Amino acid sequence: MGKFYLTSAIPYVNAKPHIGHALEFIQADTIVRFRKITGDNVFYLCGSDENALKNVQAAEQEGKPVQAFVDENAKLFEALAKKLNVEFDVFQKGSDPKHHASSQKLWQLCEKTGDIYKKTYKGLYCVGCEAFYTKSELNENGECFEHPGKKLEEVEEENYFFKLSKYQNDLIKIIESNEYEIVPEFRKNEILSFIKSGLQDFSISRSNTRAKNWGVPVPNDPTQRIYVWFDALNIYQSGIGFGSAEQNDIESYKKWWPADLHVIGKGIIRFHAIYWPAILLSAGLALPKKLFVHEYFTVNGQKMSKTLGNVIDPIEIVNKYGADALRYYCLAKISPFADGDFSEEKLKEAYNADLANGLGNLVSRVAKLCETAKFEQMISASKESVHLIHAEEYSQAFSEFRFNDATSVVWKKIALLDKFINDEKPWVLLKTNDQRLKSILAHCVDQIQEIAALLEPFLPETAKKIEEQFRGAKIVSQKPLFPRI
RNA sequence: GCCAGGGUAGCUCAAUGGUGGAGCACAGCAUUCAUAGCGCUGCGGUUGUGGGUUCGAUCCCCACCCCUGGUACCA
Repeated sequence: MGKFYLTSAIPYVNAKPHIGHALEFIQADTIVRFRKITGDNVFYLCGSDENALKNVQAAEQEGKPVQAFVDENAKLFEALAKKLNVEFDVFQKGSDPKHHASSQKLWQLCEKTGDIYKKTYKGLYCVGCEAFYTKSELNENGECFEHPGKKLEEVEEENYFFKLSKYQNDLIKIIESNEYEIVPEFRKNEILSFIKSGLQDFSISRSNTRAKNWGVPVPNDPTQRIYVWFDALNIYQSGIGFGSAEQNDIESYKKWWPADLHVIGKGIIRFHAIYWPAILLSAGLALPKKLFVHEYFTVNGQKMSKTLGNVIDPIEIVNKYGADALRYYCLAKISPFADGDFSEEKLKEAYNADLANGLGNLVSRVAKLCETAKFEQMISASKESVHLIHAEEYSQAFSEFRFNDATSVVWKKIALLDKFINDEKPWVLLKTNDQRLKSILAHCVDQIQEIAALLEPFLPETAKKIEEQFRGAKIVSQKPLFPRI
């Protein structure tokens, strides 16, 4: 069992988190918990992308200083994670001076290789997207699709460019051979065909004026700021000490890098699958091992958008149904490799059917049976560590990010135990004082404990409650875990 | 336009060249330890449309329609 360094995507903090962010946190966290159970030494990093121009604009709109604004919003993301029982080992902020220094170091390494050069760039620039567009990418009014009504600016300036084209063949080799593995397969193929169509160098700096003096300064050029993606990706490194001269940072970086897994949404795959490994190759640093790309949530079959007004606030959902209810929905009720639909109706359905009637009810009935029978269990040590090893199907599903399949293994066990109880009728044996009662209850308790252990990566709060309820020699019934709604 | 994937029961998804499966929802039966629950049974589909190959296609081929993603700096 080795070290396992996992990251989830660093969100823009120009707005509060929505349910898509919750999905990613939950997926990442369930992997973290699973790896821990298998004995890995796990480190989980998240952070906030604070150097984007979008943040400056959003702060201006609210009339707040940029730093105060990003600090405030970053806290909302941390609060969401906490609410979902997702624990980061580090939350690395992009505005942190330590991160700035680290990103400058990365820049200098690429520069030393000769992969950074100056070039005049002219193009149509959308301030909203903070991106250049070609005419073919714009709508009939010459505006970008994200920000209709917003005129694009003709911008010409001298920027620094990164020699991405140089790494085309290396990238193909690395991705095809799975040295850097992209999951799922169709995303890998998509990226490969994109690379094979020919890579162009991309701009990695902005003028100070355009960047509004926000972001990481380019080393030795006070007129330019580093383009946000170049530094944002480096949060994965700066958060574990890259570029610092302090001894504990040096050790930390050595210990954790490279990342074993980046968890991201499909919208930012190119940066992670192409730019990032190219930058690392240029800098002479180790490559991450794997990239897991999840899809998005739709809401009642529609895309989530501010204009539609159907953005779901995960905090509200958790307040109403509990963290484990949302975790369950995100993990069990959608495919990790396709857009999933969210609606409160569907959440309620899953809650009642699987959590209340399934898991919760089973725990209640076994607890009550034990209580009434005055059953006392033999306490044996280190029971739960044995359980996972026998759950081949479960582990296999986990290692392939098929969280829904992994949960269904557990729910099959639940159904099996329900049927077992129906068949054995312990409540009848209770009245006749039958000798078999004890062994039947022992089996039930053992199964409940196993279910709780398997549930830990998905529903940590619930797993803990069950584990505590069934830990002692005597078992008593308690309040329902998931009251029906 | 081009490339990739998909269109199967009300919903979410399996499956196979040979009389279409599961879970949820819904209904009935049985039961009472449990959160009106668990279990059992049932309801439910000319497998996107039109052709073709075949003794036989949902699965193979062709055309068309629809959906999703990609097509360079965008969660």
